[in-house]
Amino acid sequence: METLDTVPDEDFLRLDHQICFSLHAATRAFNGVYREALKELGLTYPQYLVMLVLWEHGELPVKGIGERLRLDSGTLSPLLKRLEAAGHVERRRSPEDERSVTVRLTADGTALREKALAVPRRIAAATGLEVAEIVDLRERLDALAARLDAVDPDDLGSCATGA
Amino acid sequence: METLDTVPDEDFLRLDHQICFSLHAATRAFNGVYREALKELGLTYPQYLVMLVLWEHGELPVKGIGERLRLDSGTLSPLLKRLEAAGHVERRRSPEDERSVTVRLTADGTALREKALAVPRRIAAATGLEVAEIVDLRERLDALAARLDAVDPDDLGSCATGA
DNA sequence: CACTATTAAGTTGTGCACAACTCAATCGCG
DNA sequence: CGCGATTGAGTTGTGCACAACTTAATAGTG
Repeated sequence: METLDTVPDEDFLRLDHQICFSLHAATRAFNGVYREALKELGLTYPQYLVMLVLWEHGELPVKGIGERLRLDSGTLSPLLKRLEAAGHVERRRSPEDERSVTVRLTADGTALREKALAVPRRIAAATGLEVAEIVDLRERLDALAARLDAVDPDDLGSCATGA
Repeated sequence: METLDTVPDEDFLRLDHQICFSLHAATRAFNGVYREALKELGLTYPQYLVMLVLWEHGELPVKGIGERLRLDSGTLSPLLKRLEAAGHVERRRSPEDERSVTVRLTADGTALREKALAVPRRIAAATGLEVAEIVDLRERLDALAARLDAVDPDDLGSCATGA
């Protein structure tokens, strides 16, 4: 089997070009298709991800949403404000812990779920993949992300110097 | 085999949640690792992608870069200005066609390639994947992106209404 | 109890993605 | 040739991602 060590630096840079680009392109292609499909719902793709989490849990603190989507408050705060302005969610300080803000679906936000049900099936159909393939791809991506998340930053700092 | 039609809407929304999130998370995990590795080069991940293209072609019009990375001038113009300010590239109007701007590597930008050679190998090692797996994943992502890019927007517009 | 450390959310600043637009250069057709 | 259509860059505005920071509330320790 061809291992990493047998590939020269030059080819590696080309390979890197390709995998970087592929992941980047696939994400943006997904984004583009979702953008179109979600237009009628008045949601962006990240807003849709937040709504998916809320449809599953009904009510969550900002922190809980952030943990599930790996987004920090710097991203979520303005996004949630926009969802609130659109009437999809309510935000209120938790009585038990005044630091925490609970995000809850409004009737409007709950109703939006019905409209959203048709979206993923169309998208999946557009990919031309079977359920098993989708699940497989998902598992590979999750494994990849887990590996990358576990990387010690100190192991990469010296990349640039080739040390 | 389980086909798309046998999965109820409810499960589909959950499945969607997962594949959306997985792709999103994998991209951001990749971004995070690259951000760290590229810090010493003074490049962001998208800037690195542009440099990869330039290292391969030496000199390209803005349009050529955009075609290869599927980015428009709205994204590239400011990004290229920053690369120019950093001294990595030069931009000049093409003499043959005054509309076109040619982007060319400076000596500094060319030299940066040597430093960059070590980066992808480290990243690949961090993923824990063999070359064959990387290539396979890349092919799947490319196929997925191609499928999604080919989707007719009109086929998605009616998603929301379930028509 | 007082005081420090930690935690949750929000703010600010930078950079990317993309839609919609402007402007100038070029093309192409009558 | 003249003139409308197209093309290539660039600008503007919105939204997301993330680092660094602020603020207020809570937890933990002596």
